[in-house]
Parts: sequence; C-alpha cells; structure tokens
Amino acid sequence: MQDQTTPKRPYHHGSLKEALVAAGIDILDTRGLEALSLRAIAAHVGVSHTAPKNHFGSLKGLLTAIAAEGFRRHTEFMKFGAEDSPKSRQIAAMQGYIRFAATHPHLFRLMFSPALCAYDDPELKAAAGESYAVLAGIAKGLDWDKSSAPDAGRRAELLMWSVVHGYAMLHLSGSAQGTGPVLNIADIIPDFGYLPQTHSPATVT
Amino acid sequence: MQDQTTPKRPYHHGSLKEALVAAGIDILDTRGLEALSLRAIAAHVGVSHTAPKNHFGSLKGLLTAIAAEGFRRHTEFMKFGAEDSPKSRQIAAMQGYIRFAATHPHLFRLMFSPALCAYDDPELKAAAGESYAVLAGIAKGLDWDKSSAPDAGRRAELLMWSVVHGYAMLHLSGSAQGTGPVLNIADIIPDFGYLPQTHSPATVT
DNA sequence: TGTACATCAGTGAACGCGCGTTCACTGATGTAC
DNA sequence: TGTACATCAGTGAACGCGCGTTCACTGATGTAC
Repeated sequence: MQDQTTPKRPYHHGSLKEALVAAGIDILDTRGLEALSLRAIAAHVGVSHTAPKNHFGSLKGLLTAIAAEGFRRHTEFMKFGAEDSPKSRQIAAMQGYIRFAATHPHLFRLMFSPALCAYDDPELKAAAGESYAVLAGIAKGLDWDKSSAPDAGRRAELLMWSVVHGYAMLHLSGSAQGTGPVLNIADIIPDFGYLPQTHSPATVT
Repeated sequence: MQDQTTPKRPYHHGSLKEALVAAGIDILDTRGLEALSLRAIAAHVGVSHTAPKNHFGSLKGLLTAIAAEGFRRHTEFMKFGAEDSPKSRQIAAMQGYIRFAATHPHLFRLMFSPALCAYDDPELKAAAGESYAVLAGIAKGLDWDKSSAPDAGRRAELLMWSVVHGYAMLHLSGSAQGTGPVLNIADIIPDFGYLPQTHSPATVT
C-alpha cells in the first residue's frame, strides 16, 4: 500500500513506526475497530506481521500508539477555527470534539477503550492530557466559572466534557438517530444560557 | 452453576432462554465484555455450547437478548426512588442512569455497541425505547421546556441524555478519574439553574 | 388408553478460521580500532 | 581505509488457542387418531 510507486522497498523501511500508526488509522476509518489486528496493519504497510514487534513490543503497544496519535488529532480538531475570544474557543472546541468523533468514529472508540490501550503509557498520557487541557482551559475563561462553590471550575469542566462526549457517543452508536439530525452542538446548548444564542432560528419569528 | 443444588438436571432445561441471558449478564459483571462468548455462556449454565442456537439462532441473537434485558433493568434503575414530582423524577432518572452504568459497566457498553447487537430486533427496540421514554417524559414536564423554539423539547431531551450518557461513559472508561470522585450527577448540574440546589456543600459556609 | 409420529431441545465431535506470539534466521547498518 | 563485530530491522514457518458454526445424533415431549 505504502510503496505502490516504489515496488522495491529496501530491506529496512526507514519509518515503519509512523507507517504502522498511519495504517492503523486507515484501517479504523475504512474497515472499523473489529478489523484492526497486528496482521492486518502489517499487511496494509506491506511488511511481515512480526515486524511491528521490534517497534511496539506487542499489539497493545501499537494500539496505544495509534490512540495517542488519535488524541493529537483530536486536539487539533478542537483548536480548529477558534478565534481569540473565550466564546469562540468554546464553540470551536465543542464542535471540534464532535466533528472528530464523527470523522474517526472507530479511532474515537479505541481512544476510550481501556481494554485496548495502555493508559499508563507516557506518550498516550501526554496526548490525552493535552486534549483535555483544551476543554479545561476554556472552562476557566468562561463566565459561569465565577460560582462561589470551591470546585465550580472542575464541575464546569466535567459538565462540558460530559455533554460533548455523550453527544458524540450517542450519535456514533446510532442511538440518537431517532431524535433527528441535530448536527451542531450549539443547537442544543443555548437554551440554558450556557452559550451565546448564535443559533436560534425560532426566535426570529 | 444454575443447578448446583439439583445435580441431575433433566434433559430439557425448562427455562434455558432466561438462564442464558442471566448467565450472560453474570459473565459481563464478573469477567467483562471480552470474556462473553457463546461457549462461556453455555458453560456457565452447564449446557452444551450448541444449545443456545435453538433459542437465539446465533451469537448476535443472544447478545441482543442480553442487551434488551439490560435496557429493562436500566429503565428500572431510572425509575427507582422517584417521587411524584417532575424534579424528583428527573433527579432519580439521571442518577439511576449513571448508577446503572456504574453497576453494570460491561452490560452498558454492550447495550451501546452496534457491532454486537441487532438494533432492528423488536424486543430490543421496545426495551430501548422504554428506557429513552423515561428521559423524554421528564424533559416534557420540566420548566425549561417552555422555550419558544419549536424543537426545544427535543433539544432538551438530547442535552439531558448527552450529559448523563457522557458522564457515565467517561467514568467507566476511566477517563474522568483524574478529575476526582464526583459521584453525584446533581453535583455538576446545579450551577446552570438546571436542577434545584439540592447539593451545594459550599454555600452553607 | 394406547400407539404412531412429528417436533422440540440438547449432545458431542469435528471443522475451518484468524489471531498473537515464538523461533531461528538473514540482511543491513553503525561503531571501535 | 579497512576489518571485525555488535546491534538493529525484517522474514517466514510454525505453534497453540478460542472462537462460531455445522453435522448427525438422541432424548423428551406433544399431538392426532
């Protein structure tokens, strides 16, 4: 796959580690989490299925590296399109969170599967932490963090995170299909004075 | 397992269908989703691993039946402890939702795994629909459903559902562990005037 | 009440499959002197 | 500049494992007459 243009790949791949992670994400996006195996990933790169062991030790090591790359892209999605205001950053982050889950549903599931990833891995920890920091940073900058309760900030983070995570999960499991095609997270939040009324098609009338 | 007290089980089990579903839930609770297989479930009941086919057709049929039973119990959890007021019902439902996920984490995951369950199964459809109806009914009865937007009710349902689902998912995937042991959903909601302030330990001071 | 027969429920051996891992190996690269 | 050697990266055959399904079967039950 990787080397269709250069059929004679040299004995040493050169960047097999990165290629395997990319192949894993490719398989997740095209064939799903169930199709993700050491053999499938290696075959996708065009390499022996024992080759990954040299770089990742075991299947779990490879899956962990794939999840870490997932969190990095997740972070990028959340920062995309954000302007320099807390409100703009919040909308961008929440929409990005959901857009990522819709774009890479199986990668998203992998990232939150404790049975598949080693969460104590430093690389994964760092990537996941950075992703969460985007939401946490936004929670800090918003008005509703001014509550007198000492842990208001933490609770606000958790609420914001729960909403987008739940919304994303429900849609990618197909559970929320019956409730109609609500695609924009901003459409369900405003009723609670939680976001500015950027979308309220009904109040115009 | 089922017949430890009556070692000589007759050739016909009598209620194998129910026993298999119960065994499945037992395995989920004790050994997790990864350990759930036709052979494991049959062995748990003490029956040949080909016996389930007579009742469920295939593995997916059995998993679907297990998920349906899960949704029935889920509904019970959400109704538990509710008194005769909209607010009481709302708190009971949201807490029940999360309590169920914490009590049966792997069953909960199975219930929202489209790759494992046949969502077009009438029994599963009915059970899942009843569970969702609890939340939907509550959304209808609450004050914040009085918005002028035509789809305010549906958006309120979806928000409420997203919050509890996300909160439950984050905790059972272990992702929210770093944010501390917030166990009561009512603790993160009140800041938004969304629930009455039944829990606000800080304002007492 | 008895008999024949269809149907239902469960058995146990065997099948093929894909999986991750182990193993002894070979080709390629880097380094010390 | 050359040589020896350690290390790294990838190969391919073989392994054992658990899985869902298929198959021919048998025991038990229900029903028609």
